[in-house]
Amino acid sequence: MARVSFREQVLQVREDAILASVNRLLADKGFDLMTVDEVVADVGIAKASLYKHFTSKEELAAAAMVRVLERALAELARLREQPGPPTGPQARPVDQLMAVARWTMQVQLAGQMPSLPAQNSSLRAALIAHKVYMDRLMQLSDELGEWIEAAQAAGQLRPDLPPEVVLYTLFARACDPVLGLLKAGGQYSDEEIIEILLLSCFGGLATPEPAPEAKRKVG
Amino acid sequence: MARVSFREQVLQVREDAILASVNRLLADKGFDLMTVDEVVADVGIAKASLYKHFTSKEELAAAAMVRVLERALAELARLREQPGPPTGPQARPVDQLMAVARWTMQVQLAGQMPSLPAQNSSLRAALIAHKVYMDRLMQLSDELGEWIEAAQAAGQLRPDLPPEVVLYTLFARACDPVLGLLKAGGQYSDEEIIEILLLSCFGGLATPEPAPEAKRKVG
DNA sequence: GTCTATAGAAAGATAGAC
DNA sequence: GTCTATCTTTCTATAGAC
Repeated sequence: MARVSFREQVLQVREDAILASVNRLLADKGFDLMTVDEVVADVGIAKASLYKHFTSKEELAAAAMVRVLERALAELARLREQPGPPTGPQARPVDQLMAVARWTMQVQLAGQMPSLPAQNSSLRAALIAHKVYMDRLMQLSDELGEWIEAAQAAGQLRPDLPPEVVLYTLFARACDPVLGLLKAGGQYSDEEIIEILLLSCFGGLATPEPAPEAKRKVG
Repeated sequence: MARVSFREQVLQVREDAILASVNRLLADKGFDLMTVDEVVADVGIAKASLYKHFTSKEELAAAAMVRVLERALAELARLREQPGPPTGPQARPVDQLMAVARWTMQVQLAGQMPSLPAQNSSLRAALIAHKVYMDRLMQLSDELGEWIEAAQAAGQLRPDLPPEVVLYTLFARACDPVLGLLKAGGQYSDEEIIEILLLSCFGGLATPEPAPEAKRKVG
């Protein structure tokens, strides 16, 4: 059993190396432009060997996405245990959501956020049929959904935005092209980019409206 | 001269038909997944004929993008001439920006916003080298930039957001995947989707902070 | 300029030896 | 399981007749 476990461990390490390359290539070029030949050249193995581990290019991308989703779930767990900054006011639910957005942007700026085509493609069908991927995606959505509802119940998110919209927006900001444009501009540090985009995402582009009581609340 | 003009007109019509198909296919599948065979099948011409009009697939996409950019420029001109709604308060610069965002979202929901890969691709280099495309893009950026600066000077946009960021964000919202997700959900009408996303984009996800003097900054 | 037919290249996937 | 070598398909682009 020890020998088998060792062998499995070696395989696991190799698969991790493969997925690391896939992850980086997906972040750099996207699924359609990433070729299996590039992957195997990057890992340093033969193409046939890769196909012993993953049965198709779609499966490869799905595995990379699962890895990212699991990292995101781990980050959520981390944020739950360490809720607030040591100094400053107590962490609110909306701060947790901002921390998640901050993390996704950091991952993207580090070139480690695989970007899948939002459009119709062979990949979409493969992902929807991929049980593990869908499971992790649902779990992440559920956990974020709870935070969103908590934040909304606490009056920290706009009550007129459906929770759905907040969730989708958080996912979308994880692969927002604005990050890449600002980074290409070279005018801001990664930290500045993240703080600017957090402000524009949660605070909005426009100047906040006058105080709520001047707005004559409808509810 | 009349005959030549007529012939040219026929060609123009055909090229317009081609670009309309390209536009729709780009919106539906994106550049990488769109094939020239699909385009010619959709238009009803032979592939070789298409290559008499456009020298490459990249040129085809660039022409479609130019068409969209020119429509956007026309929309800006229209908004300039007809600045405000007949009823209600006077139109402000930020209202113009919101009207532009609304227009781009309408185009996207109508399936007429070609989406190009933000990533590295053969298309990027072709577009950067495409003089007409770059010209229209610069013109649109300049015109929007003026509105952004006017809105910021009037205190209607967050002063701590660089104008650059506002511009990029407007471009990015034109191909925001959130629109497609909400439309796929089927729970909201196109108009509702647009108003919700305008609110989240300009107003932000979070509840507006209390008036600045009541904020008692922590720092 | 439009067509049919095809060249040429790239990429996903596999056969078979070791 | 890993390799080399190859198959098969798909797609961009073009040749050549009309």
